[in-house]
Parts: sequence; structure tokens; C-alpha cells
Amino acid sequence: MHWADVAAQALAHKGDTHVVSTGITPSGEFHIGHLREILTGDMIARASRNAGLNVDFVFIIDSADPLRKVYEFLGPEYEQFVGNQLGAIPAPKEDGNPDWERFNNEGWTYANHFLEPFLKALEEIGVRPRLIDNLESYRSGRFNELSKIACDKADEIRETIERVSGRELPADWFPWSPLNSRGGLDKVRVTGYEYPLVHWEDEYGESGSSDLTKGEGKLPWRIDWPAKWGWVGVTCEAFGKDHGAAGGSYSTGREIVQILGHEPPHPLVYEWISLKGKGAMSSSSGNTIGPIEALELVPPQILRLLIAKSKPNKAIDFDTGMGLVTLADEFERLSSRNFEQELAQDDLSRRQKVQIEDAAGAMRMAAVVSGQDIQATAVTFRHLALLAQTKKNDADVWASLQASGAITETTSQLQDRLDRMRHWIQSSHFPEEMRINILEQPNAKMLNELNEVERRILKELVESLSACEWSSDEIGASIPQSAKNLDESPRSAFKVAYAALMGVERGPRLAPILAEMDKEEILSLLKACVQLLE
RNA sequence: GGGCCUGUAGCUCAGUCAGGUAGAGCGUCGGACUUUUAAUCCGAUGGUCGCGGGUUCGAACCCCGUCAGGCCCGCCA
Repeated sequence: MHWADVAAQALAHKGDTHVVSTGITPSGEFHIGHLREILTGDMIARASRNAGLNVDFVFIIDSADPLRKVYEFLGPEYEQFVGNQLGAIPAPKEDGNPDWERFNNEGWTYANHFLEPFLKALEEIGVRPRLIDNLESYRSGRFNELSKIACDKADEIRETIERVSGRELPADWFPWSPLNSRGGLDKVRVTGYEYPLVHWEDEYGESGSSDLTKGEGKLPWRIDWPAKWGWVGVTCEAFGKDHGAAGGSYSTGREIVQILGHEPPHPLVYEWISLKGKGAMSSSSGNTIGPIEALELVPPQILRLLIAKSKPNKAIDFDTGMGLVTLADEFERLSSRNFEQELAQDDLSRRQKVQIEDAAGAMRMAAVVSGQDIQATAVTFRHLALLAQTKKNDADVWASLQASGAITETTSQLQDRLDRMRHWIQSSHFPEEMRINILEQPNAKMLNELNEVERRILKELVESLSACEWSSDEIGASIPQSAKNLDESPRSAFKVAYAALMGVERGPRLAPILAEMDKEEILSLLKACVQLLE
């Protein structure tokens, strides 16, 4: 059974109506690590609906969280906002400094700025959660009731956090962080509590009272989270392994939520996604791939497959080079399989059966529209990469595919894929080994390995290519002909051609590539090869 | 120091919950295709299941220990 179906089954045991929740702090650019958070939730929700459950899938935007520091991508003017809530401060402009104009005129905030492109990507990926703005929820009083309980039972909550996390809280700790005189959540101390007011004193010498029914502050994270579970009615949440450790925020949260009078949600811990060879994803170090950027390279189904095929507790090493080719080709293979037919065989071992079911489940989760079958395109990424590099315009790509019988007509799906492929080829992520490289200078090492017969074929090749008309068909006929002229296998002519032109043993179909190149350049390269051997 | 997760074929992983002859894909190698889609098809290759104990008729799986990597236990997702 696919992991999402396993989670759905666990939920089904508890009831038939569920709220699956996800949450992210919009503190900077979103990356595909964040995608795992939201896709894990999406897949659980989808699997649960497939299992006949009634599911509300929500994405809580943690806009009430404070700006922690002036990140590298921010200008120095942000110093004044450190500690202030992300949904209450201006977005950065191009130069990194605050865009006061949009903030004042449209209320365009820091949180909006980073959230918007992510939401766009989500739409393309087929994720449509109900959005909940956390700051707005505080301001509109959604947290009232639970904030009151938290403050009333401050001692009990303190005891829980200290016992479960094993750390000691400061003497003036209080389960409500009031906003200070400058709108920040730090540099402030709670001095008293009389519902609904929390009295405070800040390091700027000011003091005041925070009305917890009006969102003049927020619950600290370890209480904020369970309080959300409470008022939203969350029954299932997937979260990163940082929260999942013993003593982490889930283990305190599951107790605190009960103090608040609710039940903890079914947890699912997921691992991080790192970038191949570059370590963990991190927005601040620039070591990041955004969902938007990833979508420029591969279609959304493949991005979904990346998450779907790995169990949540497995770390994913995202590779935008050859790994992406392998992933994409795997996607093609999977989409052309008929899982029902495979499962109908009766001599399957338990192991084989599990494997087929998991593959089928992963593909169900990879579909952008739930329930929609994924059509095989019959064109592998490798092949398309080849065509995209050798054919300048799209029409020629389609003509080639039709000629080879791979496709009968061009679909929007294929066009879409070709567009992304061209993007990928132009990007720095495209792997060198996939790039078609015609040599500029002869590769002596490869040439020296040619035997006598092959060297004669090389000369013959120069002759026949000089004589031929410079078209794909003619070149395609001339290469094997040069070997046939010497009563040798056509295969050996290709070996010679690859060695001379690309310095490799095997390669992509040569004729269309050569046809796109200058005849004289190719001939002079071949002649140089002949010379080198003499 | 305490805890959680991970460790299985060259690579990515499944299989661990319900113990029953070590699996898949990729890669590699070989063959086929008398003009090659780095294609396709066929075949082969490949593992002291991190290590050491224990329980059991039987352990990758359960128990104890141990090593390695990651993470958490700092009002930070």
C-alpha cells in the first residue's frame, strides 16, 4: 500500500471527517523543501478522499511569526522590523529595502510577497488548499478562546513544556507574546495578566497592555501550533523531522492541545530535501531551488512523483542534472504500465505485489488532477533532450517523432514538455553528459584506438560525406555506406564517426545533428582526424 | 547527556508494523536489430541486509548492545 493510503487508513479508523493541515512561515523564498510539506499533506488528503473520507485540506500561512533577522536578501532598512510579524511589515523591493508604497496603498506585506509565487506554483501542481492566514486569524479573534485557556493555565503549560522538552523556562515566561511599543514580539516582558489583557514592559522603556482577543500579540510557537489544531479542528498533520523529535514541538503540542480541550492530530514526520552535492536546502545561503524554477524544468507530475515515490521518512537528494533525467524516464516507464493487469497475475509473490501497488499508488498521487489517468507520451526525456538540441524549431521535432512512429499527433502535453525541455537545456542544471558536443579538435586518444579497418573506414567516410548532399537523410545513408563500401558492418562506421566527431564510443543519432551543422566544418574535422593518424 | 530517524546489489530504494528460500528499477556486461531514438528487445551479472550478541525450528524483520550519518531537546518552520 502506498504511504498516503496507509495514512488514510489510519484516519479512517478514527472517523470519516477530517482536516488535514499544513503550515509554512513565509520568511523568505519558498523552495522545494516546502513543497514536500504541502504535497505530503495534499497526498494524504487525496488518499483519504479516495478512501471515501470527507476531508478539508488547509494550508496555514504563518504570517504572525516574526522576522528573525535581516536576511542576506534584505536591505539594511529591515533592521527596524526584526521581531515584527511577517504579515504586518512591508515587502522588499528589488533593492531589498521595504516597499512602503505598496504596503500603504494595497496592504502588500512581506508575507504576501513570498507567498504569491508559491501559490501560483501550487496551482500548477494541482494543490488547492483552503488558505488560512494566521495573523488574520489572531486579529479576527479565532484564537480568543484557546488563548484564554492557555493564559489561565499558564502553570500547567509551563510544566508540560519543561517536563517534555527537558528545558527550563525563564521565570517571567508567559504563554502569550505581546507586541511591544514598536510592534515587535521580542525585547518585551510580561508583567501581569487580567483577561483579556496581558500587561507588558519593553526594553524601550515603554509599557502597555495587549488584548489577546484582538491579536495584539500571539501565542509562542509551542502553544500556537496546538491552538491552531484546536480551533481549526486539525485531525492530521505532516511536519518536518525537526518538529518530530522527542521533546520537540509535536511532543509538547500533543499534550498542550489536550490542556486546551482538544485531541492531537495524527502525525506524520517527513525528512528534508537536499540538493544533490550541495547539502540541505537553505534560502539564506542561496542553496535553493524554488518550485517555480523546478517547474520550468519538469512538468508538475514529475515533481509530484518525486515526493510521492519516496516514503516521507526518507531523505530526498534532489538532483537537477542526471537525476532528473532518470526521474523523468522513470515517470515515462511508470505511466506506460498497466498496473491492474499486472496485479491480476496470480503467481505474484507478496513482495512483487507490494511493489506494483506502491508504484500504482505513486502514480495516482503524481497526477495533477486527482483521479485523472496519466497518459504515457511514448517520448523519453532523453530522446526529447536530443531532439530539442538538434532541431531548432518545434515543428521539426514533431516531424521527427511522427516519422519514427513514436507519436501520431502533437498534444499540448508534448508541447508543454518540449517548452520545459528547452528551458532546461539553456539552464545551468542541464547535465553536461546530455549535451551534444561536436569536437573542435580531433581526439587523439580515441582515434589511436581505431584498428586498421576502422582507419580505412574513416577515409572512406570523408569521401562519402564530401560527396553527399547535406541533408539528414543523405548523411544518414552515407555513414553506413562508407563501411559497406569496404564490406564492413555498418555498425563500425558509426563507431568511427563517433570517435572522430565526438570522441566517444556511442552517441545519439548522428545524421540530424550533422545536418544542423556546417558541412565544411565537419569535413575539416574529419580530415584533421585522418591526418592525425598518418 | 537524553531522544527520534536512517543504514539492504555499483546507485536509488522496496521488503521490517503481522518472522517463513534476499527483491525492483537504474547501472554494468553480453546478444539481437544487415542506416543508431545514448532507442528498443532478450539474456546475464550483482548483497557478510552497518557490526556483535540473544530469542526462535526459522531473523533483514523481534530483543539487547554497538558503530556511522542526520535531526531535535536554544521563546525558530
